[in-house]
Amino acid sequence: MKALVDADSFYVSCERVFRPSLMGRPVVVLSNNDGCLISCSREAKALGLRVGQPYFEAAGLLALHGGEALSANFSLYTDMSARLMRTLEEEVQQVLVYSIDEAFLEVGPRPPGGEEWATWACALRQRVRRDLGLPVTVGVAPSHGLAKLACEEAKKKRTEIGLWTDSRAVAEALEQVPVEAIWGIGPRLARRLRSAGLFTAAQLTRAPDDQIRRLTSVTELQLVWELRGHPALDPGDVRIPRKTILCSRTFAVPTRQWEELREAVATYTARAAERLRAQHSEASTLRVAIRTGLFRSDEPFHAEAALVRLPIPSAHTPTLTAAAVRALQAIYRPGFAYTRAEVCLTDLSDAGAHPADLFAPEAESERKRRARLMQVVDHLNAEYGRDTITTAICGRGVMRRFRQANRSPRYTTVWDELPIARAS
DNA sequence: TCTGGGGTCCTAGGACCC
DNA sequence: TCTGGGGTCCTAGGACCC
Repeated sequence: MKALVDADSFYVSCERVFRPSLMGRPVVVLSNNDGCLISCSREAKALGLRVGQPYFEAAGLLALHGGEALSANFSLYTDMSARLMRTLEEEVQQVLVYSIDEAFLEVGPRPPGGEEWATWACALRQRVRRDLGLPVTVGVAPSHGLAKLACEEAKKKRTEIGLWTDSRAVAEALEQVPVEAIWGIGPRLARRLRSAGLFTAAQLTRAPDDQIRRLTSVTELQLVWELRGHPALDPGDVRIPRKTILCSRTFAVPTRQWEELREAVATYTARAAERLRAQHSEASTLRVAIRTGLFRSDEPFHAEAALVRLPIPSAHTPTLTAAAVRALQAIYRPGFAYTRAEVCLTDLSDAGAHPADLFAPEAESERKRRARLMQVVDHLNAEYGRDTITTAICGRGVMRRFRQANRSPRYTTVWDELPIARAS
């Protein structure tokens, strides 16, 4: 059996842990630059607000109903997520972290401890609530896809626990699930399936494999097997290194300046390289993309990307930065108001997997020297805070600032911002 | 008149998720 | 005026090879 533990309105719930006065009110968390809604409390959803919606559309309604909009505080959310996952790992042997707010638990055919599934799931919820103050929903089923559906049904019905452990009950439940509600079926695929006469998850499980394959790809066919109760998406138990590492930002203020754009690209390259080294990889290809705003009809539009191949895979920030700046030079056009830049590292391989350059014997010691340098830089930045050491080309951080009108303290990761409890 | 039949690799773009 | 930032996988089509 698989259990999915999914936090309810995760970012909003993290904020509520430290500010209980946010309970019971419409609360939303905003993306960087306070642009879009990225998390909505149940009360906010009841007002019709949706994740992805631009904030300026939602602000009025929210204020009218005594709600609150908070700027994103990712230091807090990633730390709370790590705590949640550690708690789950204490409960079961195998935990697959699927995203910042959900994880699959491998739980065997019977509930641990010889209890009923309901008892076990309830105790798990209570432990997370007690230890972390976070509300979670638990879905249990024979496959990941079904556990996800069970969890979503439970959220919709507010039962907090969804048990799809009995095959007859599962078959019945699937009759009520429209195809677009299935995990992995988006609006496009749903339309295609409906026009072929497939409207519910149950119909999908009864359709022949070759019909599904004709209509969609192998991914969706595997999904249908999952719905039939045969685990097909088995993602394994190891943490798989990423295949691409991307860092992109929308600027707080659009820029036309080469120097500012270069500063942004260098900064994102450094950030991506840091993550590259954290997973012990090197990159062979680097892509830089820039574009102007998507929603301005009074400004000319320009969007372009350039790919650079490195002669030798690297995780050395100065090397990657030089390549990124070269790429930027090829696509930058003066006069456009750029709002966003992106740096993407691909063709990743294990660090040191490539043999040293036979024709340059000094290269090996140089490679080691650079690796040590990066180690020291990463260590200092981890110890004393991000950007303690940067390359000079990253500037003094004009391009690092966000518009954040209402960010909460980083309660769990910065000494100066710890919450203080007073005995009354 | 009549012009093969396999492969591989790479990239862009589509679709999806949180 | 005001619209995140990450990821994954798959497919089609082009370039190239013999």
